[in-house]
Amino acid sequence: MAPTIKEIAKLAGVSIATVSRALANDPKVIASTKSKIDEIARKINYQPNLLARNFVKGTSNLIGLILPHLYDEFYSDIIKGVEKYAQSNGYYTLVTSSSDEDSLSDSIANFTSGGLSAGFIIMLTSENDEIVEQLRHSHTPLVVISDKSLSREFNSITINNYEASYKLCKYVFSKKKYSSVKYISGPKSNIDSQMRRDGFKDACREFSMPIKKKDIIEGDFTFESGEKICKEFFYEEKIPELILTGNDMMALGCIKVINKNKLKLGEEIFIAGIDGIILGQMISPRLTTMKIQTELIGTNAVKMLLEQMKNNNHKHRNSNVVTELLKGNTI
Amino acid sequence: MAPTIKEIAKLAGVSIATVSRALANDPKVIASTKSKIDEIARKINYQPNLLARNFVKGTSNLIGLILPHLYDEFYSDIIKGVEKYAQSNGYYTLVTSSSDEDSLSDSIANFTSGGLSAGFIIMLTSENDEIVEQLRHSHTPLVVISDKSLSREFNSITINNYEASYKLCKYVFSKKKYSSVKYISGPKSNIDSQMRRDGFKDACREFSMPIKKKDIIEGDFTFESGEKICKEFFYEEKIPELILTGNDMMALGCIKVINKNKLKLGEEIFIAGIDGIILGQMISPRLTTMKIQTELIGTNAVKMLLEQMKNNNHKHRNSNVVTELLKGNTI
DNA sequence: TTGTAAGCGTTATCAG
DNA sequence: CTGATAACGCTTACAA
Repeated sequence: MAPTIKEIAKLAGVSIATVSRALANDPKVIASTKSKIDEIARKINYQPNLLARNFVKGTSNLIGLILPHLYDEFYSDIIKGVEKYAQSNGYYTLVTSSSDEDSLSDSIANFTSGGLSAGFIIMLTSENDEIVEQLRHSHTPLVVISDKSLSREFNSITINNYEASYKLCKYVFSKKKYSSVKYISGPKSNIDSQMRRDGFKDACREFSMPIKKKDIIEGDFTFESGEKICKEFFYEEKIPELILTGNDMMALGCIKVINKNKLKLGEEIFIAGIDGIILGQMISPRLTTMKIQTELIGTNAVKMLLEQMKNNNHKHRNSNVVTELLKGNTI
Repeated sequence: MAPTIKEIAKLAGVSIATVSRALANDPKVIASTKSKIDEIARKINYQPNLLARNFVKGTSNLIGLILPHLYDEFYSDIIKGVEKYAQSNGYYTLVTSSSDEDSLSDSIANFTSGGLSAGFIIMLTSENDEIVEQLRHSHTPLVVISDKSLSREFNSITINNYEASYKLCKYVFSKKKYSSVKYISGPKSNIDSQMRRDGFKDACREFSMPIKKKDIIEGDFTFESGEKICKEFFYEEKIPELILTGNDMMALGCIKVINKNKLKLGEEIFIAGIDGIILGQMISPRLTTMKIQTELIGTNAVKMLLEQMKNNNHKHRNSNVVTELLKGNTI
């Protein structure tokens, strides 16, 4: 059996209360007793039972992180940001991805009423009223990473996808006049994807760029979907002069096809993505894109969460993640 | 306050023991009482307090995952594998990265004697006797991902880096005779790095490939270090005909330099990596490399861990992760 | 089939 | 400054 404070108490000839206090650095404990207790604890290799401690304190040293997927550099950067900052504040990170709505709901339940986590961060990428309702009833501190629409109800980190996309498109369109444009969007149900597409559309309007319905094709954010859709451009129709995509991964898929077809990127054909993943910056020519400071999202989320846990104040803060134009050579 | 079994008991007019049993699907509870209890639980939105449950059971529903870093696709794939499999078995994943030895040791202490995790997976990439000693004293089920050397003491997942590197080199050397070779290794202190380098050396010997000390340059596994070291090849000396690297990332760094210098990859200059990260397969020409099934490492580790937790048997198993040659066009 | 009650390891309150 | 003890919510013998 692992040693407990009871044993220390016996060995030190004091009560468990004193041991508990000594180990918690309670100044009321006299130095001589404290050092005796510390010494014994060290000798028998005492390790506090965190389950007991968490239980009695009614909270834990864990921060939950609920993500839609674990695929992609994007998400792992968030994990990285969260873990780093959480650890430096004495918390562990509980990662989970919600494959379906039931497991999402379960995770939330376990993290909140279940008491598993002291607070949690949840990223939402699709409209889901039931989940939002569930979050409303949560008495556990939480931070939502999502679209703007939830920022008044919860502490939140928002990524202004609309603006990022709009700005990028403006930059692209101002560089030259393109004879034809195709847009490969992310999944229709994904809010981020919708916002990015809307940013594109509005920029088109502003630059009097005529866009037809069939010029916007739905992908699923993966490399493969970009590749597949781009192949069809080369098979069926006139090859577009400009391709814009809902994320970098799909842009990279396109680039593979373009390279195979020996078209010169940035000269004969142009492309831009959005996200700013390193991959896009490692290839040559570098991908023109809008960088989203993903790791910062994680860090900021924890920062906000910890603050909420400390102050327990009920006004909702919102932090907007900065995006930055990366001028590559594909435009 | 969150509802407890006490409240359910009061509402149902039974004892808390009965409630506890009913909710745990104890067959001894008669159907009528069970359904009444279930009904009430649902109505008042009862959620078991996991902290209490874990505490009383003396174990938790968490699986710890201790990684050396969270950088790199490599690690995030492991997280993905672990999380997926753990979740489907009712466990949550507690990720942590050990920036320094103290925090590593703390995490282990918390996961084991602290009781935080029901079991844990730890990846070790550098020799560290104190940590190994600490692991020996652990009474918590654990799986080590590491070099072969620990496989007799612990349940372990080993990546046969030596063999992977050796096989790759054999393939490379058998394709053609190269006039000059450079090897960019990972950090000297990293065991995986050492094994890969040794595999390379032995393959050289077998193919009577003369290698001098200065032909092996130490990098740090990053894209940047590959880039930097490769640049020096172009500045100072005769450009090598073949470059082999300790991982894909560094190979990609080299490729950037090679492309800049307009040398034709796979024709004028040859390169191969090791890891099999997607990046290497997205570029053109595709990188010749040895794929390590990273996600599988995570999955297998959990599988092994859960088995150990169930059977509580003390013989140590070892699972070797399969590697696969990816014939790209850079060789 | 159900109830009573002990107990898990810790913290925190109240007395001394 | 220290000790005795209740309390946290749940599980699980043991009794009924």
